Amino acid sequence: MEFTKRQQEIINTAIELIADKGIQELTIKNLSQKIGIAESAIYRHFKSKLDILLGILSLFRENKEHMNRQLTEMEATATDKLRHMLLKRFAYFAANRAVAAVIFSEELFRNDHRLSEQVYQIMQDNQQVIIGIITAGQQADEFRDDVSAKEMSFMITGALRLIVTQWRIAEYTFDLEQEGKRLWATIETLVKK
Amino acid sequence: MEFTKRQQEIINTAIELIADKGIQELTIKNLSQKIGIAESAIYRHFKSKLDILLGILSLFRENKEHMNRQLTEMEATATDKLRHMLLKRFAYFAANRAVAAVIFSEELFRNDHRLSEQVYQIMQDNQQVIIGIITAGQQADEFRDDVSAKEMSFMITGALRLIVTQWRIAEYTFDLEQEGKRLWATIETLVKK
DNA sequence: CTATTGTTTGTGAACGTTCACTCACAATAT
DNA sequence: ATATTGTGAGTGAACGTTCACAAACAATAG
Repeated sequence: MEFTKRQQEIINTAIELIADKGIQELTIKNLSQKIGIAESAIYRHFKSKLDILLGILSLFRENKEHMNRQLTEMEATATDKLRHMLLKRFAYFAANRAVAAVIFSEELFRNDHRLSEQVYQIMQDNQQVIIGIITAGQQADEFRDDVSAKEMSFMITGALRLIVTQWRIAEYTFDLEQEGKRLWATIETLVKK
Repeated sequence: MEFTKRQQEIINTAIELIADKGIQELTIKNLSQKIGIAESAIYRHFKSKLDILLGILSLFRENKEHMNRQLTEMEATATDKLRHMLLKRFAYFAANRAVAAVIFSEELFRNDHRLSEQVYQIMQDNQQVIIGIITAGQQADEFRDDVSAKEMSFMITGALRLIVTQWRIAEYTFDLEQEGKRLWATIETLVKK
């Protein structure tokens, strides 16, 4: 296990704090209070606040790699893979609001080069997976091939991010998964041959 | 004039500071040093730091309303309007990196209800304009009408935002306007009848 | 033209508060 | 008995903001 129980608790609490009120709410004081230990106890588990942020990103990364592995191992048409990926991610964010509030906030991780580098890598990895699916779909004659796979991936990922962001700003007042289905319907119509 | 010379200088310097190193670089001390006046002098022009942030948003809003007014008054096909809007915005961000770094960072404005309300309004206004153009294009038989205008607007705006964000994270190492043209080519191919 | 008054814009020192982090020490678990 | 985990008090630095005060300039009065 990469993180101890306590470390996981700290990371999850940190995500919740950020999700609730933004990055400036993530202080060692708030963190320790929410967990119910003293401030100094935090430093038994992480040597600095930066390491907690790195922990958050490492959790995101693990999660995303798991999703992607599942996806690439899947035996399915490109259309099914793309739909599966999209709807799965909407479902995940719907069930994990705190993560949804943090994961697209690049601003949170600009303090440090290590942080922004991680964010960039996660984004790039993700784009590659989607481009791969679209290209495969084009070669299998499922998707139209008169459009750039890269630009399509910008549109799909961009729409996903924008919808989740608006959902958060609107304080979760619409059904995210349903909106995800609507988005998929449009994508499918646009992209299929 | 809504803002005095000095106020505009403060707002622009604030945008530059945020663009450079993120929100935590925007302190009254850094701001005053960069301008070359004492910290306390800032308070001759804004009664609080929050008002400076509100000033930034008000500048964004003004700018966007100007663009939108220009667009709605334009005599052109929906296709031309959509292309014009998209390329214009890419050009604007290419020429105003500091603004590009700030404008999509909703996280910056989560401190205060007035701030996040403003951000939400700007996003909504923008979406309405794009939905309007697409709907008009569908009615004019320029665009395919078997897709939702709203979902299309998510994809277009989402792609724009994602590309600009990646451009910033990649430290401006690719040609943003060229990428904008590539995006437009894909959008046009997908959406035209 | 000069003296008086007011306004704007600036300054440096200080304010109370919060921040991340440290340390000597105590409790707990193995 | 030793290692792990927790504590409370304390650190210096940074934060936004306020304050008394001064220089510069304009407006007005004699």
